[in-house]
Amino acid sequence: MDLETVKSKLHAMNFRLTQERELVLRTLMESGEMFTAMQLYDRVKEQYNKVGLTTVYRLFEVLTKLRLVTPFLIDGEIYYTFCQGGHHHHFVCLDCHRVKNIYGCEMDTRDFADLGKVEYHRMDLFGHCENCQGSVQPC
Amino acid sequence: MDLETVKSKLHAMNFRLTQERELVLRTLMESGEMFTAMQLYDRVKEQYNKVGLTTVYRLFEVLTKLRLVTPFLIDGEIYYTFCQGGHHHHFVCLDCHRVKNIYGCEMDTRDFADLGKVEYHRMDLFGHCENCQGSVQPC
DNA sequence: AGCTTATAGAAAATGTTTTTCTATAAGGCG
DNA sequence: CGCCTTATAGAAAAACATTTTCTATAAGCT
Repeated sequence: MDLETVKSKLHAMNFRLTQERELVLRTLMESGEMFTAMQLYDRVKEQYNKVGLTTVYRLFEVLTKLRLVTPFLIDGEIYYTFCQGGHHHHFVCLDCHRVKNIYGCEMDTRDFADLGKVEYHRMDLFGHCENCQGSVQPC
Repeated sequence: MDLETVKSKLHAMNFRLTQERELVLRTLMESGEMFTAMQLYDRVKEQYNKVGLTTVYRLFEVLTKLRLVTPFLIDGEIYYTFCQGGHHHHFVCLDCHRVKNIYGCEMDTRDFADLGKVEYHRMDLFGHCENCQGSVQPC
């Protein structure tokens, strides 16, 4: 998904794509990584030396509403990764925190109708990506 | 899993099963629900009027180390549910926060070897359980 | 029973997230 | 293009969640 698509989704909900949000969004989308609010703030800061922490928190809030971001809980910390459209699962590298999307979910939630009415599901794999395997220093 | 089994697992790691921990653990295990630290503290308090919040936090910490508890991130809040032994997936009721375990995972992580080395995975279904469907007031 | 040491719990400290407030700029409209 | 309305930025404060500290207690081994 490109920035323009995100922009139109924001506009559709009466949110604005400010210069600050664009910088943060770019950093998030281009990285392929997941970040805590503080980590993304630091990353943007070192690249552009702009944008406040509050702005990052508020962008996560907005993107969560639009389901453009997926949260992960790892070691008690909340990470967010940019969420390409369409249902998919995730492979998360525990070293570099890069996220790969896995498409082609074959699950039929009707198989679980005896448990209740399934609204949604998620599946996440955790491990070490090709780049990080065997390397002393994760990429 | 019963309390005695948990007790022995605690002892094996040189942790003690105090009266306070036993009350909290009982409440957690018997409920089948997931709780935030504060919620479990409140529940134990109203039942027994004992046990401090710090104790609940510390018990979650210990149980997490022993992998006897699984954390969930829902609406920015961290919930914990007691974790029966053995690999399984979850069905979480978004209304009453009861958790049902789903055994019989057929996934072969080798199918994803091209993504990296998979250490573990989890799958969670979210929806409305039989009891909560259609009821005005969730059970 | 006595001894060692993990734990309880209150209080303080820490860290994270949200709110408040004012200036600014996004973007719609004429 | 310039004006107008209103969402947003960001600093500071507040609120909230979690961890640490410290001392008394009790778990559980010998």
